[in-house]
Amino acid sequence: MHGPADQLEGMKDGALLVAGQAVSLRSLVADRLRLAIITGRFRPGQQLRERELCELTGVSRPSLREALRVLEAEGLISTMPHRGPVVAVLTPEEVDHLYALRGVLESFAARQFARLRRPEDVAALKATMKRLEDLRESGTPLELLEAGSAYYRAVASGSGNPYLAENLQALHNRIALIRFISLHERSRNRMTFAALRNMMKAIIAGDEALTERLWTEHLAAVGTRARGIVEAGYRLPGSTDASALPLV
Amino acid sequence: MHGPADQLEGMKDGALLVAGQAVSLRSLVADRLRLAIITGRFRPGQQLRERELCELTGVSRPSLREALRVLEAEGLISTMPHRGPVVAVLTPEEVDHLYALRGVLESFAARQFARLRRPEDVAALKATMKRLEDLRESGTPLELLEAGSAYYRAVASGSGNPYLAENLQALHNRIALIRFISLHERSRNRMTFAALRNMMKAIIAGDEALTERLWTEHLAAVGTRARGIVEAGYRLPGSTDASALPLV
DNA sequence: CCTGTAAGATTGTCCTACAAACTTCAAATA
DNA sequence: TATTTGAAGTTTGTAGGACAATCTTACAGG
Repeated sequence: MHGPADQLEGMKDGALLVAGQAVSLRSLVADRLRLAIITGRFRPGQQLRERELCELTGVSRPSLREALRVLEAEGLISTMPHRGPVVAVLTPEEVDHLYALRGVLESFAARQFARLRRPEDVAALKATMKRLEDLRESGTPLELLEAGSAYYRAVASGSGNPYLAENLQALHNRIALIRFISLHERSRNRMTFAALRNMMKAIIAGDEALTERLWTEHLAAVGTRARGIVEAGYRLPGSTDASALPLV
Repeated sequence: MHGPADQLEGMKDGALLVAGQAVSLRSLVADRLRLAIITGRFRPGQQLRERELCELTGVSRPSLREALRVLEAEGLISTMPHRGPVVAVLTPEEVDHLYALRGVLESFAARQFARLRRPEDVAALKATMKRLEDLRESGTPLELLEAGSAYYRAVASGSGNPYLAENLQALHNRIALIRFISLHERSRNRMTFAALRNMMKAIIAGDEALTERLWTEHLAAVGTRARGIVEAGYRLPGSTDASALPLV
């Protein structure tokens, strides 16, 4: 598939950079820990001991601590002096604020997308929607989470504003676990699917006003759900057991 | 001013916390370096060598590196593997994107402020405006920068959304140097003063639509100016010398 | 003048160490 | 018995040294 000809093909403009960034160990560690938090492997409120994290990740304490500072800056963990890192816990009010912020940023991104409508972005968005449709019946919550994130990433990317996309990515990381829990309620997912499809259509149609309206409605809906999940202590709606969350 | 009686006064509810967070060294270092970047003591594009920073700050390399990771997450420095930290350089396009993002966030904050109008927030905003008026004639650019930042902080705070305020603070840090340079053009400051006053009045009047309009206009103006400054290589408009920026 | 190599410098990572602060648990006291 | 005290152990915050990998610079050679 990727012969020398293809490689030459990719050499049009000055794109000769050799992979650019050989990843540093600390960034790998940050990625791993971030994923563990996002997917609920580390629960909100859980104490994280540096020693254990070193053993889990196989890196030294200095490298680990640098990774922790990154996660701290991203708001995924909070650190009290001499008490170590704790996985961030959101109050219902904080969820409201995060979703209000998400609403502003994401609806703006969608509007910009509807204005620009660059073909490659449109195609990418359609691809994420197709992936969602494919998972509709038999997708696991984790697969749905990832597919949904890809959809929102495509929207953010379509805005053409990298800082906006970056900001939204960080915001989504902070609420990923809530979304993950929410996705276990399969009955409600159908409504969300319809909303995502309509929002995509509005973008592709270039209808900024409709995009704005649909997005605001959608976020109001998922925001309410999110608050409920946090109010219930990050538990699945039906479950009474505090530790019933399937760890990934 | 602060006798034992005052101290007892502060002991009403459970407020006996002893300063809450004894600041860690790394956060102090991060604060110092952040200030150095914001005020142009470290210029955009400048290479920062860890050894030098250790000597400048008087801390060990691990602590310094943890601080660097924070600044990296904030976008104030960028790090290429084995090449060390570099003070972030913005291209004109990046400035456009940052100001677009600022426009969305800040006008939303101002609108929320106009909706809530909590008395203490209104008072705080008025105070920052008064400070600006006082500095109008004889304030140094650095004083004006700080006073202006306080104004914008007051607006962000008045939104009632801490995450929004946090986000805006980080964004302002990334453009602080540009604003600082811009403030050396005293002739244009008068226009900005009038705009800030009108925006404040719109907020206090609770006029969300007017607030939105004024804010968008203001940001379009300062955004254009910001782009020009970056296009000129972070130089003062009149100056031909690349290093003419007064370091703080 | 260009090329290739070697020396020096800087970063990335790890290890060890130790003081400061927190947590736990048992002993002492009311 | 319940509460307080205190001492041990644990964990974090910070420092210093060490070494490999990589980058930069200077120099020798064509």
